[in-house]
Order: sequence, then C-alpha cells, then structure tokens
Amino acid sequence: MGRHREFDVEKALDGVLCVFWRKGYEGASYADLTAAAGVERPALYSAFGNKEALFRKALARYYERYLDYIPAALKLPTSREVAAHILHNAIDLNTRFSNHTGCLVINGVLAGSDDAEPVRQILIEARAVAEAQLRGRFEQAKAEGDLPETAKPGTLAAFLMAVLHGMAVQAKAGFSRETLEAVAEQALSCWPGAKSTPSGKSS
Amino acid sequence: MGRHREFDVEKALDGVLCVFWRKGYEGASYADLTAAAGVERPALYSAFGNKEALFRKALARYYERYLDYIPAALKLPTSREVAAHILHNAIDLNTRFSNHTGCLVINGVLAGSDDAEPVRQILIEARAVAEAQLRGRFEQAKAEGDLPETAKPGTLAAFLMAVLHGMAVQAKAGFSRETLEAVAEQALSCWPGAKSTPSGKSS
DNA sequence: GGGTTTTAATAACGATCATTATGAAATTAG
DNA sequence: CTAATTTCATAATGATCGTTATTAAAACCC
Repeated sequence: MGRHREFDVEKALDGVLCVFWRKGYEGASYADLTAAAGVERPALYSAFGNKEALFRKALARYYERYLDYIPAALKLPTSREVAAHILHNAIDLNTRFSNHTGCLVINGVLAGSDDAEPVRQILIEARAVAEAQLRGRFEQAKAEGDLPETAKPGTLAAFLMAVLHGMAVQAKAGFSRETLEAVAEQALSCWPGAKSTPSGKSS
Repeated sequence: MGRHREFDVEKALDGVLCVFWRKGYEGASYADLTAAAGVERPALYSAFGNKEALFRKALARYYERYLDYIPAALKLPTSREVAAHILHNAIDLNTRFSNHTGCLVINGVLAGSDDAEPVRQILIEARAVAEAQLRGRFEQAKAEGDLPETAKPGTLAAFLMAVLHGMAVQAKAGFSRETLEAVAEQALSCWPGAKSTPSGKSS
C-alpha cells in the first residue's frame, strides 16, 4: 500500500558514491549529494538514513563493486602474485575515473572535525580488516614454503598496505598510471622469493 | 604609535599548527583554532589573514620546525642513507605527538570541498617539490656510481614518497613506531646497491 | 471511489561556518 | 593632557551545514 518509489535506489547510491569518492565524507555536502543522486534531500534520508549511514552504504557498495579484486587476489597461488594482483588492480581503480581518483577508503576521512570521528574509525577498521586478510594469506604462504622462514607476514602486509595507501595519495594528486606502475614494480622488486628448499624434497 | 600586541605570534601559530595537523584544513574550525592559539578570532585575522593564509603560514612553520631533516638528509653521502634517514625521521615525526599523528602535508587536505581546492593544490605542490629534490639527489647518486646504471631516480623518488605517504596514513590510524620501522626496513630492503664496478677501478 | 498510506518536493529548522563591525582599552605623539 | 592609532573582546554578519516539518501527489486496499 502506498506510493511507489520513483527513483532507482542503486543509481542514486552510485551517484552518492562518486561524490564521497571525490570529496570525502565531510567535503561532500547534501547539495553535492542530491545533485549527483538526482534526488531531493528527504528521499536520501528516507532511503538511506542520515549522512553517516549514507556513507556506510556507499562504502559497502564500493567494496562489492570496486574492491572485489581483493578476495580474488587472495586465492592466487603465490604471495607474490597476490601482492602484484592487488597492486595493479589498485592502480587501475585509482586512475580509471578522472572525476574521482584515488581510493574512497583513503579519501573518506583522514583528518577531520570531531563530528567525522565515527566515519574515520570505520575506515581505519576497514583498512585493518584488509591488512589482517593479507597477513593471514602471507602466513599461509610461509607455511606452504612460498615464503622463506625469515619472512614476516605482518610486516609484508603492513608494507603492502603502506604502498597502496601512498599510491592512493599520489593518484589523488594526479599521478599517472605509468608512474604508479613503476612504484608498484619497485615495491615488488624486494618481495621475498620462494624458499630455496635446501633440505626440502618437492613432493 | 598605538597599542602593543599582547600575545606571542609564534606561540599562537604553533597552537594553530597543532590543530591543522590533527584535524586538517577543513576540519579545523575557528573555535578550535582560537582555543589552541589562546587568542580571539580578530587577532588571528589581523596577524595572519584569512584561513587559507593562516594555513600557509602554519605549513611554512611546519617545514622549518619539523621537516628540517629533509635538507639535512639530502647531504648524506649515499642514496641509501638519504632514504633511510628520511624514513626514520618521518616515522619519528609521525608518531612523536599523540595529539597530532601523521603528517600535516598529508592530513591537510586529501579530498575536500571545492572551497578547499586551493589548499589541496598547495600541498600537492609541496609534495612535488620534495619528490623533485629526491629525484635530483638520486640522479646525482647515479652519476657518482652510488646507484647502478639501471636505477631510475624518478621511480625511486616516487616510491620513497609513496612509502612515506602510506606510513603517514598508517600513523594517523594509530600504527606504532615499531610497525612503521618494520615497513621502512622492508622498503629499504630492495634499495639498489652501489655499482659493483665490474670494470671500474676505485680511485 | 473514498480512505489510507507512502513518496515527492518545497521550504524551513537551529547550528555552525568563516569573516568582520563595533566600541572599549591601551599606547604613543604632540 | 589631548588626539591619534592600534589591539582587544564581544557579538553580529550572511552563508551553508545536516536534518526535518509540511503539504501535495500518487498508488494501494476495501
């Protein structure tokens, strides 16, 4: 019973996502958001809740639409392939759209007013989850002999995330895909190789 | 002629700097700024100009008070020492103050409203200057044989900056000094070594 | 088809934003 | 001591912030 919704909720969310991606959480005003969503303010509130809830839903959509290469990468056979796949896909994502470069999880809130603190923590937690997934995958690689005994999975995960974050900052500053690819290659150049298995027998 | 200033301009600027460092350009309100400076709004305006001018002066002070390790590092004898010195000093700066972690040049404005675009460009330019200095120093290292012929100074500079930016993001998220030191070590582990001078005679 | 319910659009809400009039207090020049 | 000048603190400016009444339009139920 009642009137139907006249706008496509997912389309509106996509528009909202682009604005948050470009301007961050606090930098995006409702004037921007409604213009991009093609919908008036009360419609956004009734469909998504307040600004923080709206951002959370945009972030969830970002993960499922644009960050799906991460779970895919984690299934690759070697830790080096995992790292390389994530680096290259991140570069593509960070430079593909000229209207919103970089990464939403970095652009969202790095530093902001006290009002933005909850959203800042959400993004910190999201990055921590990704880093933990990488550490787990690299621990597995170590157990499999894909990484040497001396390798530190936690350090490799933190290092890879640092390079990803740094490239996101650079992409937001307008760096070219080619420059970022060179950065990624440099980061990969010191990736620990497979165990030389001096005493191991390959089955 | 006229009344004397009753507050210390440099002290006030230091207070302002801390707020910008912690909350970024747009996240810092005049309520925050005046509280930290210990001075009323009109005093800030008469002494420094508007918010953008105030930020520029805080940024200049940041460079001379906290980023003086960069010109010092550029004078070190080898490119590896340059990179290591900058990485370690950046980590210290990013974690030394619990009230304003990370880096002002990153926290300032990454993504924001259109109003913040001028300040965003200022920070992009500041980072570009640092990267160009590094590239110049690494070109010199290459010419001196400190870096191999295959080394790409521009890539090394961009890579080093990426790691620095990534660590600044991580520091702002609360990462420990120890974790960041491990990240820096990983970044340095692939630093190109001195030319092996297979046909060269050491003088 | 009237009554109910949900959505849509306009416009208003109080709060806060950066910026600045305003006038009192303080210092120097004559 | 008076006049001129600068700084000080209070408070007001218009604009914009996120959020929400309010009212008209549309779609369902009985």
